[in-house]
Amino acid sequence: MSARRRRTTGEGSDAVRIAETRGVFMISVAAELADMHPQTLRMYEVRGLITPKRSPKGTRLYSQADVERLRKIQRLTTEEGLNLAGVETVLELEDRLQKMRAEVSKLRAEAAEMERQMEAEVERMKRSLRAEIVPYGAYETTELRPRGDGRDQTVKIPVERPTRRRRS
Amino acid sequence: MSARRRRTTGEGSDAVRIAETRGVFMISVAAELADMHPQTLRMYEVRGLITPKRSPKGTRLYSQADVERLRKIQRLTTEEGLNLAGVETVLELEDRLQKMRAEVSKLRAEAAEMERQMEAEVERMKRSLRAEIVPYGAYETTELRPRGDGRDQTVKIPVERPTRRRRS
DNA sequence: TTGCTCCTCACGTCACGTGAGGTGGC
DNA sequence: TTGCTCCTCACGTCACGTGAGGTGGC
Repeated sequence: MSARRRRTTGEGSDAVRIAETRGVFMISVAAELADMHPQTLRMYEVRGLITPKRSPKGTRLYSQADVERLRKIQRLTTEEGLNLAGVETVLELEDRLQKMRAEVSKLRAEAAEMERQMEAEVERMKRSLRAEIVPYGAYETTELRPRGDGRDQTVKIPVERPTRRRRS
Repeated sequence: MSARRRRTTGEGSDAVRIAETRGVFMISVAAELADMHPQTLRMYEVRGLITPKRSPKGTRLYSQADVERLRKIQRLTTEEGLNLAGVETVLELEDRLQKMRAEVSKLRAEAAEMERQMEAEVERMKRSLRAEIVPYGAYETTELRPRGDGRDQTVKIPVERPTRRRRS
């Protein structure tokens, strides 16, 4: 939860990992990491494409996430030839696409869970029903106590060898 | 189904409606409808942004759908300032977004239908179970015929006043 | 002092739109 | 003949990247 320094182990790297959104790179470093001219980064900020943090003295501080965004912009402009208006639009659309993908995953998971619960419920009722209509004489006493109003009632009956199906 | 001429009534217009994808406009008309220079349309075709049909003589023929695409391109370039690479990317992304939206709708509909069926099934079983455990003496004879192996069996019992709920 | 930061201004390049110019068939 | 179509070539404009130039604080 904390935005402070933290280490992550595994993932094949021993490097100290920095919280994604913490401003850590001065403009020259960020520019080199993104393979851009520092002046270009300043321009992108004016255009509203990127908003690095600032040190108390006013020095720009770029986060890991900022650098990744810059690399994405770099790819869109250099490789795909978009202008900055296009970059803006595309980043926004990709954001929405990402949210839609999450939505689809969520819906699929919910549907699967609902199906599971439905099967469990039906199974539960089947067992309940089966217990009601065991053959005469299978058990010593099967006491059915009727209720006056004749509405829903559940009667528990001791079952010797309950039929078990799959995982419930 | 047919791609041939057809009329549609209603929708507040008496105009003859043309199948969306049929090539009907010469370049000067399409250009005017899209508020573009004819030469620009030729350029877009070279760039692969639009592919009008051709008459046997080689004259470009733009469909209603082509014109709408042109207007969309017009909006993206003039109003939003994208270049053509951006337009290409954005149109492709919007296509995917549209498909995702359809996917989400479909999943939601499926989930609703599943829930409906589940409720119906549970209801059906409840009724079945309720019929089994009617109080003694409610009906003249309730004959339970046991089966030898004691496994699943369904026993149908005449019910005088079946409880009917909603549409099944 | 060196090397960074901040900023503004200016220029080169490239994409894009469009006009010109010449051709051909209803 | 007029007005459209087809095409290619060329030029003006604008966006963008980047270099220069001057400032200030570790």
